[in-house]
Amino acid sequence: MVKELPFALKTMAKAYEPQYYEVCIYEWWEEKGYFKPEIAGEDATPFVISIPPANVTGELHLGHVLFVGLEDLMIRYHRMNGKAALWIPGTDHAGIATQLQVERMLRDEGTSREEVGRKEFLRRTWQWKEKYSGHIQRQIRRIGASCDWDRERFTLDEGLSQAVREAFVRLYEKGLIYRGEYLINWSPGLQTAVSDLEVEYHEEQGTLYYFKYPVADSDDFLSVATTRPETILGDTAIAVHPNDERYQKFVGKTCWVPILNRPIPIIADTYVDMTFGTGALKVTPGHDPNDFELGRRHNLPIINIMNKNAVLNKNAGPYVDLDRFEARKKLWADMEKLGLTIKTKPHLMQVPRSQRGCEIIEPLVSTQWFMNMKPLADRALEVVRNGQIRIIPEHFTKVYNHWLENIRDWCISRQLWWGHRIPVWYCQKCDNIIVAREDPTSCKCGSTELRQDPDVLDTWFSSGLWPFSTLGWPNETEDLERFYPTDVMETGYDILFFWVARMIMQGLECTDKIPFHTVYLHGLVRDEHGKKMSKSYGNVVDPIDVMDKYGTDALRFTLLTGSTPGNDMNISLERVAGNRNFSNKIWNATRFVVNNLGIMHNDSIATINLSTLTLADRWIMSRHNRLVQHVTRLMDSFNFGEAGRQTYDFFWNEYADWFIEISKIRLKGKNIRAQTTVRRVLVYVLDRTLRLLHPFIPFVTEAAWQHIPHHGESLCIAHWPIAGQMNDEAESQMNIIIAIVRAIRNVRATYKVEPGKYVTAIIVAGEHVDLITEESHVINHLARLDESTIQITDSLQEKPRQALTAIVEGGIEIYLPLSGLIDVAVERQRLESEIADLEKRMERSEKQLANENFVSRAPAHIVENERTKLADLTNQASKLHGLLVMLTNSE
RNA sequence: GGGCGGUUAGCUCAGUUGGUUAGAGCGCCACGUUGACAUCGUGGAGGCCACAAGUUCGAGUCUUGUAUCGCCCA
Repeated sequence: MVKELPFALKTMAKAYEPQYYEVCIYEWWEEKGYFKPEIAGEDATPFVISIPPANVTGELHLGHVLFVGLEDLMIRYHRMNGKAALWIPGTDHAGIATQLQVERMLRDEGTSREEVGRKEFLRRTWQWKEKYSGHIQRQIRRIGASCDWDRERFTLDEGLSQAVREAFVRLYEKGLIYRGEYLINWSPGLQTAVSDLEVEYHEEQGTLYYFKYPVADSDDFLSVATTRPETILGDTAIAVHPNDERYQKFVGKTCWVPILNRPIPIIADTYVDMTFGTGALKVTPGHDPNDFELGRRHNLPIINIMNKNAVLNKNAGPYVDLDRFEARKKLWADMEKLGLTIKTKPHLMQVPRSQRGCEIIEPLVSTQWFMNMKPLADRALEVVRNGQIRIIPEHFTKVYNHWLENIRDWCISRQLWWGHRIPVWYCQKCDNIIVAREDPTSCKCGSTELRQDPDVLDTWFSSGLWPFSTLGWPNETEDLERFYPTDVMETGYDILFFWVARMIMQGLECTDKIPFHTVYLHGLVRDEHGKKMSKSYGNVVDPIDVMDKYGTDALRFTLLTGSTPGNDMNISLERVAGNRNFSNKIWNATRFVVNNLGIMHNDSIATINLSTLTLADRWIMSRHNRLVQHVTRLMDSFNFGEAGRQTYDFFWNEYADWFIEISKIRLKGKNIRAQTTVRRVLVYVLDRTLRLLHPFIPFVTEAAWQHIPHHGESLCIAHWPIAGQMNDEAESQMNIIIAIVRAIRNVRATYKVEPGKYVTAIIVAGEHVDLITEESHVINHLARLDESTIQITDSLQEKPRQALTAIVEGGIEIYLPLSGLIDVAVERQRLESEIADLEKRMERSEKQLANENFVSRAPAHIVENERTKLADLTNQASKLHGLLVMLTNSE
């Protein structure tokens, strides 16, 4: 069933009211199937974006509006260009975030995940997901996202889970995934490992503790400094720089670990910074990443002193069962009693904290699954280096390269329950490890006692497969065949490593193809003074409120035109209000056109009789064609903001301010042919400008477009305009008319001539006399001149006395004989300042033309322009001089 | 410590490959309710494009350095 247009076309309200149009238009589009790539036909070239999946139980924020806006813009643009535009929506299970929410719910119920057990916990989480997942999708629809909802995916649904398993097994079989005991980032609060990327380093005020490390078989001791005294209990060496003369004699000797009296060696390594602390470094391979590396080089034992809940274990001797921070205090106090402490001093240090929850991350030795990134990174570097993938803005290429060149293995296991369970089974009989696509039932040893690894994979592991898993991979589906590789990956620069780089690596690994050819990175949306939005600051702007108040289009336009790729943007509500006004301007300009159409109907829109076009018509068509050319180029080069701004300027400052005003002459006149022509031009330019604006502000443009004569059923599947002929002569002639009108308005305003009053004028037009005569009705109308008394002439022997005057480009003289109004002092000042301005410019121009290098080396047309300019300036200046002399004489 | 980005009007920002008098929105001043729009119109004021040096006939734009703010990585 074809659903009819969801609003009436009979009348247009005086102001555009988004709430009457947005929801119903969206539903109509969706029901009509415009968002499906099939609308373009079987042979159409695809244009594909996979959406950065939103957190399934998340809430819409301005960042979503920005990325949805940008992607929708690209999708709509390409759809209008006849491409099979496919935008695949979806959501992410967001392992930690979602699990935390459900755990909080359980806590509120007085229970916990441990208490209810894994199976029940997962049941509850799915329930939670079902309850909230529709929410963010509804909000994304609200933004106008033209994605194909029939193809919506979720990272934990069956197909994507299969993709995850396939990828894991393949990588494992290739030896790129391994299990091992390494130092990882442990989150004691979340009770899981996290990847390097999920740790943030904050500069914080800490303390540097100086203490004595007794040297065995002597009374000597080494002074050592540390920021974390409790880790002394896990020390397995003291390291000094081999060139450090203070310590050379100690290298090879043994020290006693305070309190525990465990012997450890003193070693030499160039890693040690001689200038930091005392120059002697305690080495704790079990609790510090750098020490871990150092320990490996020197084959030092690793002592783990901490349980996974950050409470010290039996290796900590007397401090067993103490929390890490309590242990620090008590150990230090005990050392003080033994005279082993020296001093403490305040120290600014880098504290590792969890990206989520902000607790201090504990480097801990643990058995986890890792992905060997180096081979994958090399390919990912290559496809960017050889231009197969382009990153916009370009400078992020360096950031990308640097990260991949220094990549470290990725800890992919998480001690969570919500996520893709690692497809690894351990035989309880023979220690065999089974990694399989299908759940195994027995081991090769015959045992059926298999236990699956309890952990799940990092959410980003599944996200990395997104561009192809959403299309059906690993199955060879039609969609995968037709729509992969995708075209553009648009996302925030903050997840360049988390996501983009990993998608490229996993894409190349799994499909042997680049997953997309362009990466477009946007910045962060901040508040109007550049502060990051946060709940604690109270400066969070809720996009739903903004859309309720100003309309979706206004918010979209603000975000799309206020940002440049890769740069953060500050959002201001005043700007949104301004763009709400723009929507209203579009609406009202359309209303004007519609209300002045007379009996014109759709059949007559295509034909414009070129011979009946006036200067204004030729001008606006030329300006419009130029706009189409610019905007198309800007869209193709991802300069969306500039494309939007130029269209805004054209619509408001040229079409509405000038062309519509000029059109009123013919619309109100009696000449039917002229009326028909101007109506057609009005509709033609409006139609095509609405098309240019549609990807930016889809709702108001659709609502307006439906009211004007048009072919086709919806603007969202209308064709993107192709630039027609440009007419330089019409543009330069019209510029003269505009300059004259402005000059007269300026004079009128300066002398406070009653705005509604029609005044007389003498225009001395020189070589432009024919043009001015021809267009006098336009000037009269716009500048309010009395057409029965004005004079237009090519020259004038006797200049009128007692007149207000102006000179415009081309040396056209304008006299407004308003004798009663003239204030000689004001007039003289006005003329003098204009002359001064002209002379300044003449001087600059003369200087440049006097420069032989300029004349000989600059391109000919630049030099020619400069000469013409100087001649015109000189002409204007001399005329103004004449006027000034006359003014003086008339006193 | 290494790298990247910003610095342009009172505020928030544009400025595509170097080329007329560097633009916009908001704000400000003056005037205006003429049949599309007061969510508006008309006119106006306001800038040593952070600083310094260089390349060039010509620099907001390219190079180097400095200052300052911010981000990323270690």
